[in-house]
Amino acid sequence: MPEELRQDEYELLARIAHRYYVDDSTQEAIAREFGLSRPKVQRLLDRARRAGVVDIHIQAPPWLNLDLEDELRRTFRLVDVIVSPPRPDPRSQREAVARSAARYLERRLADASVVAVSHGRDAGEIPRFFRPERRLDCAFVSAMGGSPRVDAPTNPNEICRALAERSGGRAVMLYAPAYVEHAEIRDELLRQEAVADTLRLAAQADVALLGIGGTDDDCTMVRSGCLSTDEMARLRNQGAVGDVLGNYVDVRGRPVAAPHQDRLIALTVEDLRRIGTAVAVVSEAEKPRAVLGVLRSGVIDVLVVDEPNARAVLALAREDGSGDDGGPVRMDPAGEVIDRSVLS
Amino acid sequence: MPEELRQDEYELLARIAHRYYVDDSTQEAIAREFGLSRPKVQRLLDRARRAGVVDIHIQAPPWLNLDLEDELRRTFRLVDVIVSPPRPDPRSQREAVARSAARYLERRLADASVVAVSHGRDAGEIPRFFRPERRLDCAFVSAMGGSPRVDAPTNPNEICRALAERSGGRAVMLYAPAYVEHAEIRDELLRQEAVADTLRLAAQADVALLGIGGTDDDCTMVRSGCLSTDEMARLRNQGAVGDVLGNYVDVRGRPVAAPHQDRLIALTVEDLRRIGTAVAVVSEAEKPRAVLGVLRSGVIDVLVVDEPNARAVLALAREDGSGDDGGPVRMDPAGEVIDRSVLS
DNA sequence: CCCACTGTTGAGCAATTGATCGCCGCTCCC
DNA sequence: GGGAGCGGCGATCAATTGCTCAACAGTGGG
Repeated sequence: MPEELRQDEYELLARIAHRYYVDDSTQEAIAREFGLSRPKVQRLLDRARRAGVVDIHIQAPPWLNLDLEDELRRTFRLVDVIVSPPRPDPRSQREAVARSAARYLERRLADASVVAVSHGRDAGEIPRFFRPERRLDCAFVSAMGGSPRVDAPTNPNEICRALAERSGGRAVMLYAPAYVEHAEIRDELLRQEAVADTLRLAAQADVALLGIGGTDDDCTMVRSGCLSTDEMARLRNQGAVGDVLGNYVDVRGRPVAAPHQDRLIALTVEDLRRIGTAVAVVSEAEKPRAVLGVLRSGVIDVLVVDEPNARAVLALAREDGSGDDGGPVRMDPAGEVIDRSVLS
Repeated sequence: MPEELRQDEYELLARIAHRYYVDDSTQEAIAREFGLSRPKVQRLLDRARRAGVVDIHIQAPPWLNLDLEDELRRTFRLVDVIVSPPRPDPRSQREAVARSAARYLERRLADASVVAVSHGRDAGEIPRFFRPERRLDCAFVSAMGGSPRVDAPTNPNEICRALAERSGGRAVMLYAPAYVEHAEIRDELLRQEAVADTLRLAAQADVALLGIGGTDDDCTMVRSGCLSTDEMARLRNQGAVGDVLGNYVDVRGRPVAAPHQDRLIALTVEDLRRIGTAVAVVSEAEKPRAVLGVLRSGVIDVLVVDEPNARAVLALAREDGSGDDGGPVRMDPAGEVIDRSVLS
């Protein structure tokens, strides 16, 4: 309780709060009854809430982590966070997260939505659980090229196809590899109309469905052959902790220049920032630092994550300075540059 | 809980309620976020409250009886009820009630208020505790004549004087006895300008401060000599249980014709009904039936009462039929005749 | 197969609420 | 004593909320 109350104050607050919250009187009526002005009643009600005289408790299902979600949302200035309950093994954990993400998409998508889709094992699980109540006239667009060296259902094109199939929407494929040998080849590819059209559409998406990659030698970027283990080690030395669509960041959220950047065929960070709702889906247990870095980079709007990771990320964030204050300047959700020094 | 919820419904309600009550999102924002229309969010929030997902608890001081007040207010359709905590002995009980009533008056009275004041031991205690924060330019007007046979501080004139003294207001006395020998004398008195003026002003009061009398042989009406013990016994036989300003009612709230009615110098029930806020102050332990009858008669708007009486009145009311359904027709607080059959 | 009926939906509007602002009275320091 | 600063006050207005209503979908009965 932020302030102490005298006995008669306490009594008045309780009386007014009771009238308002239990009896559903209007502030106006209470004001008349108690001989106060309406704004004064408002202030008293405010005070009653702040002083804990009014105690609003949400009887939440025990498997929900609303407070954890709240803390993440506030710490990283996210629009939405969904924390799914813990599971004993990684496989069912991934499924639980994917189910939550699917539910979120079902709620979030409307006709004419355009969804940019990245690769990743977590994202790859989502279609299995995606079951909109009605047909959705959406477009699912690959935001990245494919790789034959990882499981097919992990490739953006496949994820798009599956999501489109289940919702009655349309899949827009990116017929290009995730990476090529030389920058020249990439530039050539980007000039191809089929490739350019798809990436242009992806860049205009309302929603982006993203995985967060780690920096271990088993991560998707390495397994897909995009980066060698040597290159990955070098990235780690440079401080990289994780990536979104191949864009690596350090633990403070600052971009880390990567050797493969100009060989990659995917949306850029700038493209992502312009997308209204960037949804990151994460379930793997070794990733809290990756998640922390990416969240701090400010590209993510919505996070779907398992409970252990959620707790780990917050613990890390508390350890080394609050939430997202990585750089001196970042983008706010609306996309303007804001000076951190003026923020709360 | 009036209805059962499926698991996912429960989850949605909890999520939305949390967003609304804990995060202070607007319904609009929640609707956008969850892909619902705003009215739908409103209905879901409603449901969350009704289903007990949202639990608003007022941390009331333990000495307040807000729920008891509520029940009285609802049962007897009162505008306001103040229940003061129980005391071991009648004397301090009366003081506690008087203190509550004084607090109420302090809140309720404004400059230019006109207060009609009745007699009674309970009302007589009020001035001692009446201490408005600032000078009040009110008029306190006797609503009844006086009697030398009861303690001076129990007479309306004295109560008025004391209240006026303590608030800086003005006392308007009724220079007449509470009762006379014959109706003719009363009528003659009522024609006297001094008497008529005072009663006319009292009839125009905003607030009436009333005691509730019982029907035992020790009640104020008998002690003041207005009624003989024989007459009182006859009244009891007729079913009378209590009075306000000498107007007796039975336990169902119906008026009981009394022998002294036309010898009495006081406001009539009709006058009382026209007064916006009729406040009854009761503390004596033997009076629950009197209070019940008077409340059911519908003249009272505000009740100030001790906790034991409050409980006793409610218990009695529950025993012999609900609250105030005494007669087929009664006045509502606004003063119009309303058909009880159309009420809730 | 059609139609009445019931329950649900969101548009639109009126009431309620939250927030800003200038004002007033108080205190405290000069 | 006088003035600056502060906190609380209520008028006022914009935002939010509650509510009504017409339209609609689903359902069961004719």
